[in-house]
Amino acid sequence: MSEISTLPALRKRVANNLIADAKMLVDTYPTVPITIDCVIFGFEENRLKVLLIRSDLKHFEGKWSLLGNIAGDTEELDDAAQRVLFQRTGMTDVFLEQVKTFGTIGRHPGGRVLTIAYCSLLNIQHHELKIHDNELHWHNVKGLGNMAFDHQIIVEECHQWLQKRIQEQPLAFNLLPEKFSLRELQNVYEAILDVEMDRRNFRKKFFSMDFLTDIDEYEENVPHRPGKLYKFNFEKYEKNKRNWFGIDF
Amino acid sequence: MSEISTLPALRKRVANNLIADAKMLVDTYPTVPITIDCVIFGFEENRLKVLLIRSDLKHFEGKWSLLGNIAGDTEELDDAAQRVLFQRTGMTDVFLEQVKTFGTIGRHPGGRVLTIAYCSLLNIQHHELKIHDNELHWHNVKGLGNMAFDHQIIVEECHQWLQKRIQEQPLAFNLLPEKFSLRELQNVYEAILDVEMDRRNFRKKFFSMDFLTDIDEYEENVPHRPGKLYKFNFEKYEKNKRNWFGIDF
DNA sequence: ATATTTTTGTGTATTTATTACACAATCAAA
DNA sequence: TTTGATTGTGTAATAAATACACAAAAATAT
Repeated sequence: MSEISTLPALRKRVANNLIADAKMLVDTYPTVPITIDCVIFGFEENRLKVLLIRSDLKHFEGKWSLLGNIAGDTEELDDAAQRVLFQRTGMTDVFLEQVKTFGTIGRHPGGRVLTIAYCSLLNIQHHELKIHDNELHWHNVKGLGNMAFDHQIIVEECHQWLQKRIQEQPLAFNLLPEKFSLRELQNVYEAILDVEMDRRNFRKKFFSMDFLTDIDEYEENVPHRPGKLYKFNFEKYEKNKRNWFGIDF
Repeated sequence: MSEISTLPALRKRVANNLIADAKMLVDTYPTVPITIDCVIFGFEENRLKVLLIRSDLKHFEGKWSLLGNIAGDTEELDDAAQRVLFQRTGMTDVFLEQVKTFGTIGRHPGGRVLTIAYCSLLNIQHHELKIHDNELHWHNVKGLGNMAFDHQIIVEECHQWLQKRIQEQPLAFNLLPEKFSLRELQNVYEAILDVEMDRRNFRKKFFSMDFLTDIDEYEENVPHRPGKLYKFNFEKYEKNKRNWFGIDF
């Protein structure tokens, strides 16, 4: 507390009471190790999935862990996230968004470590895993439990973040193949939001939004009447997207 | 990159290929100074305001800065935010929320420094500033420009965060006195969202939400017909709040 | 006192969005 | 050819959003 505001360098000021040497000031700052954890969501078999590896640490032996690694001290955070994801999976060109920083004392058995959670959604079919170290693979988000570190909390918060995001932005399409049926789209929403929806109203809603392109193809190899396939028309979405606005709570 | 994945401690594993000594591992991690920046929004004279101080650094002489300070390396992040706010303003019991971590290389003239932005909204009348160091005072959010560090970007992102939040949660009431008129409430929304709204529809909306208590008092000292005053009924809100749900983009 | 100014408070008609709900058509598999 | 599973479609009822105008209350100026 008061120690923090009375560090020597903070008192060493020039005549007009300003600190002249910013480097010297920063040298007096305590420092903390920073890691990145990637929370990569996917969708398969009508379930929301997340990519996990086995923890490297004896302390968490057998427990599952997010795709994490240290952030370089001369590396942009967003770049670090891309690198960590690449190191763990071999994937490139994945859109990652920062969600939150977790820093609870005691979250890491090796001492104080902050971790910055980055989140992404991707199509499991479109991104083959090129690395399989640490038993990297997809897990159902439902029913995870007892993960390494505070990773269970991180996954939960990222899932909540995703639930909000998917209602405000057309992210669901990232989880689907290029061509998808409306049932598949609905399954994404139902899986992520953990609700059931009326099929007719769901269709009405999306058709009225008017950015699905009917490509006049049908599902194949389904044991029932095949559904029509659609593509997400990004241009049409961009053109017509409305600045959402509505007080609602 | 590869240096990061080949640090000695990462290779020093026990027989089953797990890392036994977590502390030793973490000791090999690069570390970074962490600061907290508090973005405190208020509302006065129908304008959205933010609390700023003059930067301490010669490098930013004359520029305005957020309420920031270092985060202790053995301190919870949320506690650090409370402490920084207290050190800068004397305020306690303020609800702060983490918004985002900013870490661009070069954002601090003293070297790599990460900062975690925390945000709060408060009623300017209810929190007298007990400290006035560094010319602490309220500034209009509109028309800030050319602040110290990357603080202009941080304020902008927090403002966007606020614009979303205020439409989903009853945060506007934090900015108002306990008793307020509907016009004041509308002013909060108009100022934060930077839009104009129809008075009749705005009232209808809030009355239908049904958590404003009519306290049968009226504005005083206004040069026109005084408006009725209301209180926000927190209990009623909690009881009736609906889990907002609606795909909309 | 009276008129003027400013702002409050209210209602209705129109449009748009949400919800609830049922049945015929298609394909695969038996 | 029958069965099972799933697709595709429409309408009526309700709820929410929008657009819009005028009288009443208080303060101020004359």
